[in-house]
Amino acid sequence: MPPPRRKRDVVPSATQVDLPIAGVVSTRVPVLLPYPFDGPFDYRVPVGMQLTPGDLVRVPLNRREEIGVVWDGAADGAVGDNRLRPVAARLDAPPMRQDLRRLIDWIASYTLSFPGDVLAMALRVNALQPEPPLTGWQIAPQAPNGRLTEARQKVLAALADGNLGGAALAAASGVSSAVIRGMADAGWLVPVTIATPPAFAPPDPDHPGPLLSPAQIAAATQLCTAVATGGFSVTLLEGVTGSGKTEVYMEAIAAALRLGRQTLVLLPEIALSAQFLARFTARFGVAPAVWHSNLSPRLRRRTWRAVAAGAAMVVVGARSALFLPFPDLGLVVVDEEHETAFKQEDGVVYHARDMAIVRARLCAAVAVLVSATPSLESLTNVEAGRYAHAHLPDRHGGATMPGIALVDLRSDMPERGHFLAPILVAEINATLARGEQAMLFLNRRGYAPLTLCRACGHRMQCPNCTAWLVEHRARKLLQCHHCGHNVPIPPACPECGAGHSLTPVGPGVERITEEAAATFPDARVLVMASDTLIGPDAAAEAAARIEAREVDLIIGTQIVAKGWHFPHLTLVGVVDADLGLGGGDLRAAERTVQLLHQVAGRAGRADAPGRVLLQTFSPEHKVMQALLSGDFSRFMQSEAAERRPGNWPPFGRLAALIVSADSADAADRAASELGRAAPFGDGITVLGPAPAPLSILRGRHCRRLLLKTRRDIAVQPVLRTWLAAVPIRRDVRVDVDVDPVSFL
DNA sequence: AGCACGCCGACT
DNA sequence: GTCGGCGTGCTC
Repeated sequence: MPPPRRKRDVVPSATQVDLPIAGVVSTRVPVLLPYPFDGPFDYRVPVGMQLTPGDLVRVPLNRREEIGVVWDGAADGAVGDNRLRPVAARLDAPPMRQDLRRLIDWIASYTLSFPGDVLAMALRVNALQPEPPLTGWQIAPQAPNGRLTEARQKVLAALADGNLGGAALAAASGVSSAVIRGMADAGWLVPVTIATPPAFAPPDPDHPGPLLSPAQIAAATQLCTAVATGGFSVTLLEGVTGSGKTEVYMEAIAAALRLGRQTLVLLPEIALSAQFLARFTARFGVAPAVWHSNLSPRLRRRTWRAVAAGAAMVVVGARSALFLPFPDLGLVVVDEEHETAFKQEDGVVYHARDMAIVRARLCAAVAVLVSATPSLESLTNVEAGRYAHAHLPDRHGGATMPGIALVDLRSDMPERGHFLAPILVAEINATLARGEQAMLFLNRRGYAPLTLCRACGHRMQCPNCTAWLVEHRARKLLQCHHCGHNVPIPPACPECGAGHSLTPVGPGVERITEEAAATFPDARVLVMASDTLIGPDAAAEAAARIEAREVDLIIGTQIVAKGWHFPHLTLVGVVDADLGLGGGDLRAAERTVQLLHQVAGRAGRADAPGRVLLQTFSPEHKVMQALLSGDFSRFMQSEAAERRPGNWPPFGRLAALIVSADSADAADRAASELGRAAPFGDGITVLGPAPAPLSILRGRHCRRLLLKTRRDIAVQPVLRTWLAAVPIRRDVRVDVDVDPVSFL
């Protein structure tokens, strides 16, 4: 994380709103609106209205009314009194607190986004108007004429104990909403207003939780002391998979609860929340509040309000939870802190882990970063003394880390047209014979990543992107994984017309599943991929089936790596351990180690020891050697040694300019103009312009420039000067990505 | 982002 | 002759 720099760099000074000067009738206030304007707009405060920064207001904008927030600083006076329009109303909603306002300004400034675009993320909640009453159904006092079908009887039975809302009633009685609507129309049911459900129950810090090992207690004590001491601090909680990190930071949450302060737990994706919820409930007796983008509008509103009122003490959420209106945030936990999913890539481009630390600093809260394989960024911050370090050396409950072995695909070749080496096949057979579970990991969806014509060599390519089309055999189509473009699998080569000449090249999980079905005919196989598990519950359901031993062989992509607890899984086979290493990405090696370590960690968590086989063409590669030895700190030291001399992150700063246009020519022209105006000086380097790895993406031609600076030089002022000096035509877009993690 | 204004093609 | 395409510009 780029350390929070002196806030003078970026945060506008917070001065009082202009006070009415004697003789001046109107007062103006700056109001930030959730739109991409350069800054807040000035409005006139009507006589008798009291406004302070943070107040939510309705203001006229053009010919409509919008909701905005009274902002800090003096009104800028850029617009004359004659053009000033009055604030329409102050909303009856909790005002936005100063720390959140400063976070918004900080993120806007850091990422070179419009503050209004950042504000939009905090206001994208329909919670600003009072909650409309919840309506439900109750049995009509007089039964009407008409048939009482079985479905209708079930509805009446569900309502016998009281009234219920529409969706809850449908769920409780197991009928569709059409039945309920029909009963209402026929006069069986009458609408009623239901009392608002009770607020979020407070978690009990003294609820008896699981017993902790001495190492866990030591780490927990360290975190609790930080929470009890108060003030901003960051601690990296590091421990191998299965070492019980979650239980440790639960104690920090307990400490915050005892102080009456709120906690935010950030997870890289919602799919992980199911098992977090179970463990949280085991520790505190109740579930925490949950926040993600798929919440129903009503729950969203209730949760937002409960957070603002201080009634929801603990919130677990995805990136967007960073913008919730906590009145007293005491602790921020970022679990799986190394995950790149924390980086938001569209709209405002920000890294939720880094911004969580900024928010913690602004709230004088404690931040805890949690990982089995911390990012080099966080490790470097520990080394430099900016972060404290808590370490859990062993797996909890005596379980040992799985034994890892490499399968050299150059010597131990799979059969022709197959992808599993004989050794791996034998190990899977032995595992299944013992009645244990095995897993095959391949981080690639579909059947085959490339379709090639054997007659003419033609490769099936996406018309909108510089990418091959991936075959999805079950759905009988070829699909681009970048833009979603898809076509039915053609019967003949579209180039030369040869029939039956198109051949799949390379494996995806679908193809591995086919091979597994042929190789292990008696195994019950389950595929876990983002396109086979739709919705947040599907993954948890699959995990439950695995835990219940309804499955022998799990085949999956990235999704299987995520913190699942599979007690009967003892063998993991990585089909292509080299997969993430191509492409010249700064962090390719680091990411591959993190991902494969996490996958390996799925094996052997209970009493049975686990075993992991990595299929690779380069067993001597430092990534394979690191996984083999389990010595990550040495691996990370070698990563550091590679990045330090060139001032590569985290030893220097990086920002990408992504130039895109409908025509290659326009993109090239703008990119080379930016290149000619590139900043220079001691500690400043510009690389490029170069075509982006996906030089055509979604039909747009992309070029990249990379600004690299020494760590003591902030990239933002350099970028601002640079961009201001180059006029950009309207048909060209220039996007800024500060601290890029993706190099596409 | 909305939402207008504005200037060129196919329809009652 | 109008309806309407979305290019361009503005919003305190």
